[in-house]
Amino acid sequence: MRLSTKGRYAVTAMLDLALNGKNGPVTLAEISENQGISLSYLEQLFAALRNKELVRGVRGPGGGYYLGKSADDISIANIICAVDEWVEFTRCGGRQNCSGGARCLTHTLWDDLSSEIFNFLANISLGDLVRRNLNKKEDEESSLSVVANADSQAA
Amino acid sequence: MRLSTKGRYAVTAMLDLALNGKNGPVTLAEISENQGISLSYLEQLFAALRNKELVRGVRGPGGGYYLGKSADDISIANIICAVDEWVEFTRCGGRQNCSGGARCLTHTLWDDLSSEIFNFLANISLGDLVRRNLNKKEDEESSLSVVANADSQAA
DNA sequence: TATTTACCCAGTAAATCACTTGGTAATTAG
DNA sequence: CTAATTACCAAGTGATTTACTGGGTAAATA
Repeated sequence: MRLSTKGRYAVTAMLDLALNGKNGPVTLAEISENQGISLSYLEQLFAALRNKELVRGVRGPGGGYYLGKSADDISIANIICAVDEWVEFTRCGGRQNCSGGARCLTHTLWDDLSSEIFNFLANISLGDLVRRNLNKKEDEESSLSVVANADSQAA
Repeated sequence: MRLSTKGRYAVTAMLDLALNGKNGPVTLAEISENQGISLSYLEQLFAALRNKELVRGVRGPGGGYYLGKSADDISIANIICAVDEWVEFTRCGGRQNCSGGARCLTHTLWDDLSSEIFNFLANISLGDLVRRNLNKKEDEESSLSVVANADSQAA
């Protein structure tokens, strides 16, 4: 698993798309404006996302991008793997020169940990994040006029 | 959170240290040999780990590295943060130009997800991984002479 | 004293990041 | 039909990171 800033850009952009794409497609120009990501870099990211059919583009005026499938069917792991190209870390592949002996022990341990992290991210969907955001909004609305705690998030 | 190959090298090396350091220090040369990581690169990584007091070096013949504290007190997040330098992703910091409006929504969403991933890795210790490995060894010993399933992990 | 280790620093080819520039193709509005 | 708007595509680029080589010095042991 690889989780770099590139993957973060992709996740952030997809979140933007999920939140703003309820009624009609969202242009890359909008996402670029919203998230402060350069248009061409977004194009690169969305080319990868399109290849994995996580988004669907519509050309012409009024065009833009839709999610390729339901937000509940797109996991964070899906997004990151689309743009970040899963790299196999251990060169031994499990059964090469270092298999059997104590040599490869940490390799398999890392592989276990790695797939655990992957499963963790695979179990969080875009839909989850959107719903989480809606809940937060409800919380804020039900406890309005409480603006003083803007500083209490530094911890 | 940033999870690159560099962090993986560090985690793998620390795992090696935790497994082989039961009786006496482990030299970087051994870890280099075991894990196929160049000696000088290990030195760089261990300089960072030493700064965070995750390892303790002993010079001279018979020297090497000890864990800086109990394996149970070293989390995977500790290790990765030591070598990979936590980078704040959202430039807005939560209350800059894009605060309030819908603009920063995905930023805070990402921050939530990010800290969730961090907590996940913070709750896995080196000790956990070592014990996981011991359990696996016991399993293998209790079900010996079953070697045929070496291919069944391709999926 | 010689060896072994950690420790330190400068440099480097290759890759990656995030971006710019300059297009072409499809679709819609006028 | 024309012009505008969007996705789509490709080449290049400075800055940074990666993983490494090579050159040391400092401390500890045999």
